[in-house]
Amino acid sequence: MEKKKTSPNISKNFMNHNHELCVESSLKDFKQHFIEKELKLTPLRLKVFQLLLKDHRPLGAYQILDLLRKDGFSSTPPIAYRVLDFLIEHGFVHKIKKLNAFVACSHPGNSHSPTFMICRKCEKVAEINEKESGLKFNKETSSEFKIEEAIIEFIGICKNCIKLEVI
Amino acid sequence: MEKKKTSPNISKNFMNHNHELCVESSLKDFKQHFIEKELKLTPLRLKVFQLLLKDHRPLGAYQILDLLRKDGFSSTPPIAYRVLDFLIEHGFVHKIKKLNAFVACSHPGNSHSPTFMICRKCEKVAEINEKESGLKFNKETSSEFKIEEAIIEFIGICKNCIKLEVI
DNA sequence: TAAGTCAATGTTATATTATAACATTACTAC
DNA sequence: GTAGTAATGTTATAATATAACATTGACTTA
Repeated sequence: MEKKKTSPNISKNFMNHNHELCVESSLKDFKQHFIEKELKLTPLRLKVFQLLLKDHRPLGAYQILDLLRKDGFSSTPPIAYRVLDFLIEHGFVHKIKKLNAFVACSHPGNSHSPTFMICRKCEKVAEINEKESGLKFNKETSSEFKIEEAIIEFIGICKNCIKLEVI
Repeated sequence: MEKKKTSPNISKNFMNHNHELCVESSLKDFKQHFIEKELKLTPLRLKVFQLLLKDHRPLGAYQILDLLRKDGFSSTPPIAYRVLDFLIEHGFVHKIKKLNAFVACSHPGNSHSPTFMICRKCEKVAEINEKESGLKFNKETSSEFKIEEAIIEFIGICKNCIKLEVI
């Protein structure tokens, strides 16, 4: 079977895909980064990341706490927020401001300023990196303000949900 | 005196400027839009907008409530949130997600998807519109996802604060 | 191996941001 | 003047997040 290198698969998260493979690959990456960066991969950190890999839908901190509780973990707010802070700090997770919720990062390891597309219908989220988004701002802006961090979130409707609406 | 039409004055909010004139002009615009759209300009709505015009710094809802209290207005949370919702709905105010805070709109009346620049040093905020920002995302992205709303916030350091740092 | 250290997790309490639900007021239209 | 309605007032509580301190457990090192 030939491996196709098509244009960046921006909307994979919204469409049917082999999600088992998707999770497996993300998890492998995740673990590899812990090794490379000499971070401590604890059961709690792994668990939270796995929860966030479930289905490309962001989870709120208190949703995560509920899920942790079900799995026998301690589940007071600081537990979730601390692990999330850690995972965010090391680029494994992002916070979606629009939703006050958290998603697993799709491009871990790369320092990047992610752009999100958030489907208001299926509530899934896709992350695209700077190259994929094609986002550019003009020189003038740059000379006026030194940008250190960017929050870019597009809310709308995904390819799959558009398709379903038309039917 | 000649009126110069220079390139968009993106960073005015960050620099010294005639702020009295700035406020006066915003306020005039504000009132004009109420007339044109046949909205009811109540003391509370006017007051909240004036508070937000103070100095290009966003205010949190509870800060606004404190200020309202000092001015003899009622000041329980729904008071602020309702007025803010109204002002946002009609394009007079925006919420800065990064700060959970609110700013007066610089381009009222135009339906637009604003981009914000937030200085982490002086905490002032400037709003730039789509044209000024030069933000573009590529065709492919557009075909994959129908964007209805965008949240774009740049955090960094403004021209004025850079200048002060260097000294 | 006992004592010290430190990162991670556990716990209690509370801060911050936001909304639901219902009551009152005050203006408009008839 | 009263019915209808938009705006404001009030009480209570939901949802999100952090501060501060306690405990655990793995690792070090003497």
